[in-house]
Amino acid sequence: MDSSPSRKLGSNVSELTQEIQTSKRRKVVEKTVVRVRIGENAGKLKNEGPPSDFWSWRKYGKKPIKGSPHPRGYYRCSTSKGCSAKKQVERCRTDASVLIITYTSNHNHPGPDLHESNLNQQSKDPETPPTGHLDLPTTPKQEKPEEETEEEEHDHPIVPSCADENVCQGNSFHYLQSPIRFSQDIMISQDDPFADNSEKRHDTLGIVLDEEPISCSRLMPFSAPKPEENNDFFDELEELPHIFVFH
DNA sequence: CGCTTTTGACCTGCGC
DNA sequence: GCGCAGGTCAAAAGCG
Repeated sequence: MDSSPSRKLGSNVSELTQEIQTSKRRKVVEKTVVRVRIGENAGKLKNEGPPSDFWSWRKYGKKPIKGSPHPRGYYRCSTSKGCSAKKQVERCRTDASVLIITYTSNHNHPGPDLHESNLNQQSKDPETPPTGHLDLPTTPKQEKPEEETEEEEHDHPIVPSCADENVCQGNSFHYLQSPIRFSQDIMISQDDPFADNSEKRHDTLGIVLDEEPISCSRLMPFSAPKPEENNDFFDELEELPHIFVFH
């Protein structure tokens, strides 16, 4: 039920994060890889938070990956019954503080209503930075302590990519897979995180993470469409109401 | 009671 | 064709 790759790659926006990944062991699959740095919390936190996005994910499998000390968790979207959206969560084998979330397939349903939650979040978290507009209300389910201690995401919401938004447009509605709070540790990779040169890549990312407070525009691929800029990102946000159909 | 997580088994794809 | 490894299924157990 996944949409065909060709359908998904219709827009330039997706190029940054949407990748047609030729897996060594699997057919060509489209994946959105997101790296999330969980920093020193890695391996310590037990209740840091849900997987990030506002969708509800249900774990349906776990597998040790050859060459990696950390198992990979398989999640399926439970927000909607027929949703085929999936994601794989694992730790970077070279740096346990980095989570690699790979999104596959797409949500075939609109996202949950964030309106109220957002309002609450904002009122509750005055410290939330301007870019925090996308604060994601974690669903009760997500609030559930994910104490995998090893492979779960912990505290940072993930920003997959607007690539899927395109997909959605290709379908019948708009949505953002995870319009979340932007944390300074979010990274979106367009490359195979497990490429042979993963270490090099990580080094590069590390530089960004360590030396830059990472701005949203930097992290969000969809902030790029228009060179004009800074407002772009917010422009995108302004579209959220349409995407989520606030009541 | 309903939903999620856990975990072993099974299935499938790819490389040799 | 075989073996390996990733991905998925499904039953059991746990939790709110």
